[in-house]
Amino acid sequence: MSNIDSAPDEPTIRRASWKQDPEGVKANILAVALEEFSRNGLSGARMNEIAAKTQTSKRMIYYYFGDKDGLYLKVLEAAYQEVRQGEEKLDLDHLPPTEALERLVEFTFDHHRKNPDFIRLVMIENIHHGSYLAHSDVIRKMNKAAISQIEEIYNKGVSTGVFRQGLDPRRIHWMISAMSFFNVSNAATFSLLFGADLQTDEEQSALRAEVGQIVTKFVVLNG
Amino acid sequence: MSNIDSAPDEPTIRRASWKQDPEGVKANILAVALEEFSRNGLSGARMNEIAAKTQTSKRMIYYYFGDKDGLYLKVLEAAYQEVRQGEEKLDLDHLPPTEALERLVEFTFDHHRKNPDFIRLVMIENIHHGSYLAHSDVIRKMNKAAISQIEEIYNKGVSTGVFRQGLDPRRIHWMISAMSFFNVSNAATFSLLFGADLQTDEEQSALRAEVGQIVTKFVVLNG
DNA sequence: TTTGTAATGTACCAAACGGTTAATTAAAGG
DNA sequence: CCTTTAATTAACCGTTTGGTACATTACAAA
Repeated sequence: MSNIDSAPDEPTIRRASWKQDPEGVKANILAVALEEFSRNGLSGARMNEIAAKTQTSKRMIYYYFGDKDGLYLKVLEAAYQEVRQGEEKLDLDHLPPTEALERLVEFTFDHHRKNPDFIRLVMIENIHHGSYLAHSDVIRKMNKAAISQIEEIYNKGVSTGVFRQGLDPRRIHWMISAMSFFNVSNAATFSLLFGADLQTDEEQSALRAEVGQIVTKFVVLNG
Repeated sequence: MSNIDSAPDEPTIRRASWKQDPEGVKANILAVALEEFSRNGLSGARMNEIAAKTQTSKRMIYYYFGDKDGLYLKVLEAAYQEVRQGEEKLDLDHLPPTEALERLVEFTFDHHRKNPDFIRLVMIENIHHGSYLAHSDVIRKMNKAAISQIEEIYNKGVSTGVFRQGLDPRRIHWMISAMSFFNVSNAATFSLLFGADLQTDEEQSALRAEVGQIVTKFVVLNG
């Protein structure tokens, strides 16, 4: 009854054959979804569009991720995981505290710049009051370790006598994050309002150095 | 034909009478729309929902603002206008540069906290790559003056010999904005990951003072 | 080979959504 | 008082959108 638009002499459309590859399909969906959510926001992203850009079908998205929210949550988790993994590569234990701090700042600054999709996801998540992050034990556990990095550097610096006492490592992390994050998250509006030249490579290098100075001057004694 | 659900003895529904109040209606729509866009994002906000929370009807929104994008743009412009007006109240000319700078930082920090809806709009705008802000001459003109404020303070400080030479006022503005903005924009995720106590009044006061210190130490000679 | 189950493709749907049509009323100008 | 226009109401519409039903295929275990 519903087969009115196909030629009658073509009895059944030949189905394309396929291989089973659950992990590949899932990874492919996540990669596409990350880009779409990052570009358009949670409500702005379209399941049809995501499916179209995938090598599989919409049915598969719902098969593996349940619904749109489920997909978004998994995208968020995967993004956090990848970014935090990138951070772990940094080894600063062998450096003197002042240098370690400066390196950490510069790395963080660059790392944020290199992961705009992640930054945008975090922005989106904040617009939603972090309600998805709140339901993800995975992510919360990952970040507990993020503070320890700067904590070690700071404690070392204090005991060596080169850092000021009485600072909260979380606040130092906050400072570094604030400037590194803002630099990416608000690039569009800030450039529009105060000049696009702030995004050139030279200006960004200068900015990075300046952020290093700011943090150093704040933490180091007689900085 | 379609009048099957209403009682037959009630011939015509009595139209509610109304007064004409174009400005009031427009203002009412803008206020509701600001909240809805701010809470749900551009795609996330629903025209029906906005209309429902208004004292008028959906038709009026389209009558005055054309379409959803038009409404969003006007909301954005109105929000910028109100926030920038609040900033103009600040008069720092009579203060010595160091004190003026510290006051500016503290004001900016507080001002951002007091306008979370505006902050969220700017976040949303950045997710859309500032494409609406780019089309608004009104907003761009408003912000040209924002830099002059810190420029005056800085120049005064340099000529008095208390500030370092060779700094870019835009970058100082950038620093202050970054920390003040991040403090509000990323409050949700940052609190979730590193402790909700950062949002208490005491911690926020301490943070504000610390931001003041950071900026001061950076700008002031021998800071 | 058979059979059960996980994985995939196709076609489809009900609801939500942005937007519109058309009639009606308030108020200002002559 | 009459006419005109701006403001407002109520009902409606076509499309988009998230989500499904159902048939089909790959693959592994028995």
